[in-house]
Amino acid sequence: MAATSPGPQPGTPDPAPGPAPAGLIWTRPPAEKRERPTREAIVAAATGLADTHGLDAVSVRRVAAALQTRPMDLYRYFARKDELIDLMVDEVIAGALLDEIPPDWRDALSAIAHALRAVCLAHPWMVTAAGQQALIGPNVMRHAEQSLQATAALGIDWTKRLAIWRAVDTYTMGHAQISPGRDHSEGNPAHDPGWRPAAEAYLQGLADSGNFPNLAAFGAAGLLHNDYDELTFETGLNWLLTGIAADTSQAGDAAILCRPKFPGVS
Amino acid sequence: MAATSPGPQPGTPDPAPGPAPAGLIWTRPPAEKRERPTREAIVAAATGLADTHGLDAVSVRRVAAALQTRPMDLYRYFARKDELIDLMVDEVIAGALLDEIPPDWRDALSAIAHALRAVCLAHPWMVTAAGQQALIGPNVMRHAEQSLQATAALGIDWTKRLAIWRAVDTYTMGHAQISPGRDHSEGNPAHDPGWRPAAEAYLQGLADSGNFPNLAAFGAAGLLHNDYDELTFETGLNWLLTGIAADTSQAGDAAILCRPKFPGVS
DNA sequence: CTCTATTTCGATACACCGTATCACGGACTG
DNA sequence: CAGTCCGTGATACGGTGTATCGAAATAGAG
Repeated sequence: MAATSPGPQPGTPDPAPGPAPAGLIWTRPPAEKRERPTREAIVAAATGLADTHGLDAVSVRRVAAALQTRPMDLYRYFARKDELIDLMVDEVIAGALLDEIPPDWRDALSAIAHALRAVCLAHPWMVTAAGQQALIGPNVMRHAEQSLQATAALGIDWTKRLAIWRAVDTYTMGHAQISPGRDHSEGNPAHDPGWRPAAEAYLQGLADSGNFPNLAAFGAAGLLHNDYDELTFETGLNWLLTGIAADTSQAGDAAILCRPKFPGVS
Repeated sequence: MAATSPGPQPGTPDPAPGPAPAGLIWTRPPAEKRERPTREAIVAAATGLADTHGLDAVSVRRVAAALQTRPMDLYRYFARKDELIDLMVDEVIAGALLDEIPPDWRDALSAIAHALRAVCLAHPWMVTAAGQQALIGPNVMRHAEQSLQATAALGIDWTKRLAIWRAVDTYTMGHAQISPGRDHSEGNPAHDPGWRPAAEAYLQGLADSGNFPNLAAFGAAGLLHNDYDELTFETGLNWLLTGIAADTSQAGDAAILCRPKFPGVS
């Protein structure tokens, strides 16, 4: 994905400012001491690049160009590019933090999940980037803290509270990332616009083959419409929360719904 | 991630066989018509590379070298590298197909989820790769078909059956990918072995700061132990299935557990 | 203040990436 | 048999992350 991927100024070879700053020496301010970019500015520039042109467009050279600096200057703020990505993820996940946590655990988890989903949809590169390194940045941990806080009053053991946090988070992020109808062009300029019709025809062909009766009955091509995305997310989240409720409420009224089949589940 | 990332033979510059096949002409078989690699062989070689050295190690040049071919030869089988990745994902997901689907829907979904999880753990690059393009390969569709088949006898509407498939799939893949304790070194040779202690100390520092009471109470550093992974996966999956059960069984006995709050959920 | 030691800085270099391009050679067609 | 097409092999191009290295600047010691 290195070469063909976007690239703001495709023609210029290595757009580093270089030793010729343009303009006569006389008209230029004397020292012009280049002020260093802040870490926030770097992360913001990289995030903007990723949002508009996709994660592949985030290259050290391009971020530097966006900040009018030279590539190697950025390495004062991180040792490897991966660390930049880590900073981006942590920064962006701050947008999923709640100002205050609803008292009811179910309201709280739902609000957290929706906030996280909004971030994932606004920054489609986020989940991909998050899967590449361990998610332990401060904002990520604040987010985890809020998820744990949501179940603090429930009087259940740590394993369950941990599992609740993990379940809501991973379901939400997984759902945002893995979606048949999702637009994968995301800033990729070379994305074939005729892809969708071709994919629909292909799926229709599968359906017509007779080997996919359920898919065919539903209408295979319909998978590509992302109208279902919001609906299935809400539905699935509600199932998850309902299952949690059944497990955390006093046994008895919900006993028939609990069918432990695997070790470690009460 | 281009340069420093692994690379089997780091020293050799562009290891393409080149026009000098080694050995005297007299001792070489005359034409030596190079037989073309099959598509399966290419996908297998690329998958092997990804499994052992990470997804970044899958480069056209390296796959070609593994097959004793030249890079451009591979473009007879795909137009862009992305398509190779698509083939890899579809191939690998075939390993999550069930030989036969258990009659009970819950058993079936559980078996599907576990099979999918096994694949995700065996090929850690899979979820990342899957999130990059639309998942509509034939084996992916077979997998979807099985998930839909699992709920065929339930007598529920299409929206719910679709949502069930999506929920189980996305939860499973999300959980496999997003995991604090997961080893992210995955073939990355330059991975700092001292990372884990450093991360533990860092998390301990956060806990000691007093801003993370829940994390601190649990023992923040414990997050990095992946002992919880298997347990939280099972627990969460069971919650999800329990929630589905509550929604698909006749209302009445489970009514108190259902608290519809969002549109589209019965 | 001067001289040295050490850090900082600017720039280039290196190995590798995906893939466009293009000359050539052989096969097929009129 | 001439001409045209097309598969093929090799190179070229613009890009990537980051190591390296000479020069400049800064700090510290006498």
